[in-house]
Amino acid sequence: MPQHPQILEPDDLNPNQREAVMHGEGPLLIIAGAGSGKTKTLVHRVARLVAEGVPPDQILLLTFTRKSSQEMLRRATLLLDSRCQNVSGGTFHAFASAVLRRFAGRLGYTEQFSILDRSDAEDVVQLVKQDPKFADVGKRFPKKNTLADIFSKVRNTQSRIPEVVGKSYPHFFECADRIAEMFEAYQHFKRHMQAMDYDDLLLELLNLLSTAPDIAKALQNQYRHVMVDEYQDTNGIQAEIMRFLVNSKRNICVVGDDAQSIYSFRGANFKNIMEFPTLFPGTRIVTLDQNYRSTQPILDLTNAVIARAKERYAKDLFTEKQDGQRPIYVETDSEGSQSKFIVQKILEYHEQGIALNQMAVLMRSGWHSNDLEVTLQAQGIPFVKMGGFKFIELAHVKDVIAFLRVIQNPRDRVSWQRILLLVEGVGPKTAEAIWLKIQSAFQSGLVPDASFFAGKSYSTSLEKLLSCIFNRQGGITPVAQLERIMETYKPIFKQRYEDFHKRQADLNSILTIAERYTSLDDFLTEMSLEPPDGSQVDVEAKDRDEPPLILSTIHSAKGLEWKVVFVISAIDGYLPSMQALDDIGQIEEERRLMYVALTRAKDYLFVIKPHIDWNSAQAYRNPGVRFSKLSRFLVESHIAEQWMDKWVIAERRQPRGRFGLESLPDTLDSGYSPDEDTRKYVL
DNA sequence: CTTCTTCCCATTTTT
DNA sequence: TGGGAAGAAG
Repeated sequence: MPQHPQILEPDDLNPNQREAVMHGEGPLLIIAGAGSGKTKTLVHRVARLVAEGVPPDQILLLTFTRKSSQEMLRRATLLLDSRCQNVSGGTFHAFASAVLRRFAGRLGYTEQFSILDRSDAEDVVQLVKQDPKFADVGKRFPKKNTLADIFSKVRNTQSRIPEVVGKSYPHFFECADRIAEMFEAYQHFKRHMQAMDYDDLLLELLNLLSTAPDIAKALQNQYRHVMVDEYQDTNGIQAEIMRFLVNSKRNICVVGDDAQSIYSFRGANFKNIMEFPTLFPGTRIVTLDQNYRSTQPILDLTNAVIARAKERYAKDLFTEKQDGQRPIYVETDSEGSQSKFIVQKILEYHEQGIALNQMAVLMRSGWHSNDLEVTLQAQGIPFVKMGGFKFIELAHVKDVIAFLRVIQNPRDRVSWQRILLLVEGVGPKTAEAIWLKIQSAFQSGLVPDASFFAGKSYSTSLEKLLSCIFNRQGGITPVAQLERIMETYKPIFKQRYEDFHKRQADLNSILTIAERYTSLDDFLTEMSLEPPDGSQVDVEAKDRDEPPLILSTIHSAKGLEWKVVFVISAIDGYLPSMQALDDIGQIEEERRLMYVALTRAKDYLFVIKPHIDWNSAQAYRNPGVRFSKLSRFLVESHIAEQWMDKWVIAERRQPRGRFGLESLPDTLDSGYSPDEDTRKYVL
């Protein structure tokens, strides 16, 4: 089959990449440094397998986000042909849900089980917490999102409540018993409503594979080659799942970089990657350490940062791009000048012909860009914020989805609750009563009878609502259902949200997205797992004549690269001390996070000592580690002196409004001139 | 019981 | 800032 010489004899790969691509059967571990052509290598490997006659649906490619899997298949298609589009793939969670939908019965679930996203899971926790049984827990008890964190961590790290609470939430240690009871109740509640949260998806898949050898066997036969991207971010459960998927030929290929492991809060452990050869004896290990992304001055800095990591697997990145500007460490005197400095630089690079979407501002957590966003708006610079608020999390979108969810799975208590509370005059108690009626009606196979609520003030609207859900005529495609639901929902929607005009567009987007699906299951699964393209909340979607600037959390920036990168290197300060951070290994993770951020830059890199105005951002008074600690890795460790230039930005005048708003310039010229006011130091 | 009001508290990252 | 808990009013 030599009809694809460029694939079978790739000449634009370096020797290590080629080794990885051409590796035959048996386990393969690729340690791929940042920017080392990891994706290219995987793409070539997929294309080679397909070119050599492996049927695409016998290749399973598990990735971290759906975007990256689509990107890989797209590139493989360009390289070879459209057969590559049929490679099975997606995220672990998407894969898990697909398998579970098929075999849910084996675990005692219906195939229409609901998938709970994070906020649904928190709603369940809230319902559990409000059970009279737990009425006695006082205020000094974790809130729903903390509880959800604990529950998630317990399962992801396969430990017990007291351990997790003691380690991560010591201030709640004395209520560990109640938390444990609540955890049990949470598990039951989900089971009863036929729902799985994100963690259940993985755990139930593992459960299925380990208790149903026939299914495991079938999957092993189905997938002759299994590949996993971003392996450093998998947790123990995912590793175990891998073990069940791999057949006797052990064709498993995993790619990762221990230096970029930044998901320990999700139970990920970069040791997974190093234990891989033990798990699969005879593993071939290939290291990719030539960097094709950044200039040497940037790599010198990133190498120096990661060199301080306590545990790592040595691989210094090198590049042929020797020239370039040294990274710049920027100190500003206020959050306002920080924003103005960034905007100024962005405009300068834009003048030089660099497109906005070739530039990115990366930060530790979403709200760190609040001030910057206001400044960008004022300047009319279009931007999108990645990893920010998701479309699916908008209240009105959740409302509509809730209708579909109860149609799909009538036992979905959380969605029922949401819908019933839409009715004027119905509160939590009435909702519960109605829900019980509906359940018992369902058990006897009847439509809930109206006599129960006849004569109540809310009876008319409730009846409309129920008939919308139960009297389903017309098409059964997601779009057809949605159109019917909209008729009932629209009036409620207009009454409920004052700004319904703005929100209207989102409802239309739901319809547009739904058009791509023929089955309700698929549509809902995708919406809860990873909202498809075009469903991200787009800050400045309209009037865009050019691709927007990117704002992103460091976590969401993984795997991406830009010509110009600004890093706002904050760390949130809610832990008592550096020592405490160190004790739980957090410092190491923060270092890797910094490493991920820095290695996104191709040509120009600015590390900004954060000047985030906590008083304007949020009232926070915990005298713990403050936000500038992360940048101190660079400064105090004498790395900055050696590998960076330092700029100190001072504004001529400092008009400081209460929320910083009045200090915004009308144009960049007003009161701020970097040439005059920027004092440049080289340490 | 629901809805409105007031007070108090906590604040990362994401599938 | 925002959410939740608790109290007050309808």
